[in-house]
Amino acid sequence: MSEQNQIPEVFLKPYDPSEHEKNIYKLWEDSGYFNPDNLPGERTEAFTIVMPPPNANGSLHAGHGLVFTIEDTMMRFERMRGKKALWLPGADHAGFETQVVYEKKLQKEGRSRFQMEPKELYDEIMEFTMSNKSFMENQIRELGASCDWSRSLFTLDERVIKTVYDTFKKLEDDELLYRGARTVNWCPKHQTSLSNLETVHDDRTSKFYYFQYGPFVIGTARPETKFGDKYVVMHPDDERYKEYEHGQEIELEWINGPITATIIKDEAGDPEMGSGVMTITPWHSGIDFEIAKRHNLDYEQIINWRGKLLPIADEFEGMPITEAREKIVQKLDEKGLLVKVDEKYEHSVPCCYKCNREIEPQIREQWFVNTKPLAEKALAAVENKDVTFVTERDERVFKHWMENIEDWNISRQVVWGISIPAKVCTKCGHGQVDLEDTITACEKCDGAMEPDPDTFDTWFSSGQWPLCTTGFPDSDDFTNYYPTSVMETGKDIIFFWVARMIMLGLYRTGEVPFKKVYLHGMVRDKKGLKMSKSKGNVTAPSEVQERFGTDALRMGLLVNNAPGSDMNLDPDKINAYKKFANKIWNITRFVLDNTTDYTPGAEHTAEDTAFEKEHLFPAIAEITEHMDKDRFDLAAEKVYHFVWDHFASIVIEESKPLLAGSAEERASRQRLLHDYLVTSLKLLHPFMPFVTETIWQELPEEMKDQDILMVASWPKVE
RNA sequence: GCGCGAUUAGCUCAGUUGGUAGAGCAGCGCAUUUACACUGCGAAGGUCGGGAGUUCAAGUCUCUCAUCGCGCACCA
Repeated sequence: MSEQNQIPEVFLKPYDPSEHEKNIYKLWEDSGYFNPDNLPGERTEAFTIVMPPPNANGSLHAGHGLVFTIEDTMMRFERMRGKKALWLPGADHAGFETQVVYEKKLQKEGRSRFQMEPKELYDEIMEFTMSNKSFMENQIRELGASCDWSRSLFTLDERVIKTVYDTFKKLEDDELLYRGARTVNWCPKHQTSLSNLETVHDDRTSKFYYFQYGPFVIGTARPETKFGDKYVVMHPDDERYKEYEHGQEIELEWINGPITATIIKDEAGDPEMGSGVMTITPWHSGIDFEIAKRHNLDYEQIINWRGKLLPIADEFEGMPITEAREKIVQKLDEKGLLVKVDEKYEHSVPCCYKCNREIEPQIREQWFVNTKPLAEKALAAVENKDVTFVTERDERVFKHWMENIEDWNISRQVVWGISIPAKVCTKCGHGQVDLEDTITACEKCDGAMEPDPDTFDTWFSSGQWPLCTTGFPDSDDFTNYYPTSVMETGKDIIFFWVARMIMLGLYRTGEVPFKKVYLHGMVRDKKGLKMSKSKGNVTAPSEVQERFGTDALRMGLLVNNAPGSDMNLDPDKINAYKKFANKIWNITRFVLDNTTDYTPGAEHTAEDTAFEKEHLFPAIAEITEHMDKDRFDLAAEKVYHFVWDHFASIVIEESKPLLAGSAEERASRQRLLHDYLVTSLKLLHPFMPFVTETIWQELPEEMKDQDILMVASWPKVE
């Protein structure tokens, strides 16, 4: 018989998360167990997650809460199962995103980036980012994230830049990179080009104008671009225009006087569309540019980088496009060239995803990655199941995009980012990668080579993140942990990030960067609306944690949230899990209170042996199975019901008379209660790490297989 | 235009290979020195969007219609 113990005093009042969470995190961090090198026992199999590095430009939102909760749950589960569990944290400088945030800040202070030296701007943003970074890292700690801070990486660290530069050079060597004048998505506000993914399409109803253009009628929604239109295009088989020959010149009256136009016969002309005749503006339309290239036509810029008309527009020079549009139409009308106006032309307009201003297609010399060869390998890897998606839906979406991929513009006219290590000819525009800074003369003409002032698209470097965090090409971590186990991130960045990581990971190493992709949906408010600052329905994780505790938030984010589907965050639901944390607390109080005289290793009665076999073991098996299938929502729900409806409502209630029974019955029940408590804490730990660890620290030594629950062994079915 | 989803209790959603519906919250009725009121017990609530088909059997598989949402790419 052990001596009579008092139960720890802490259990005499309700569980108060704020009293324990900080200390518990410190206990974990100080233990060194976040680093797999320090984990107890023999561990051979690795389990690795590369954390999606949060943008170091603000505080954490509910979506972050979900990311860190799901990933931490995976990590804790696999760590308890005896794997070499490594979670690699980081922070993202988030190029354009952060610059936009910082520009807003400048604006509030009455400043502008266009009045600053690039270096000055860069340094200021660096300072801003660094202070956000440490603030954010603390928030990640508060969520309980068991990541290895000793391996933390920032996306502007030297190691990252080295990898990115090497990839850039390798792409050039393999002829997968080119610098070319192409149509780019230009944001006149932010003064940078954007990838297709960085534009949003806005459905609009606009006016559509028909003009007399010599013998033809042409239609356009954008009269302000028409100054340079001196080619008129129609389908070669269009019977209506068979009298006109390709290359034939015609004289006609146009906006600012008579011009000579040239007939171009091209398959791009759609006979079904309007009159079947169009004029083209190669500088400000991707399609027109393609036509112009095919026929080697001239092209000229009409609208400047700020969205204003150039001298070619004569009297309209300097006008912003919206103003110019009306005036040009008026002038053409006065000249009798306006045929008709369709007031209800429905189309969608590409806009900047940050400021929603209309994108102005422009021709600009940029670096492009020839993506098709990379995409083919990525598709093959998915086909071979080298990388799998948790939901089939994601796999279909991924394939569809990959099969229709276009070349990737990786140049950005943004200060905050990794500068492009290349030289550009001031005379002919030829570009060449120059890692050593040795190129001075152009190999095509003999013009001078100047450094490219642009920076990389953030996603170009982010796409290499699994390589950088594991220390590619020659570190132990790379050998031990690449390919990583799971990439868990939001489904909104499947193309931006996941696709690029797979392509670039395969490209550099020949192996996929991760074996499995788990994509979660968006976190919405309780009514299912997207959270946004302007709607005022944003729920910050920290507020919820303060009210209900971190464990309750985590459960609220996990339960009822199937992989890939959006979820609504409802405070009432989180409150239910706050109550649950207290339930576990009181279960512990009951068990400890009734086992102060317990002798470890007491014999089970036949009834209790059978009872565990019938109830405890199947629960363990079921929960483990859900975890294996990445159904954390089902696992969390099951463990909730197991603890509340079975352990508390049945086991404890039935134990009351048995504890008052014979010595054998009492001892057997005490052992059963210990088994149940220890098992429940372990099963709950991946989901609710704080309350379970807090309790664990108060348990008598003989109940534990490890001092710290985080590294205790996952329950097995005996 | 191309593609992908969704439609189940008042609300938010689960429902694994087909076997006559589940959870949380809300709501209703009871209980009150109980390990725990951050509680317990009880009851109520659904022809699983409409229609057709396959099957002994369909929320689940097939087709079709309707409504909603999302993604991608676009013109003149």
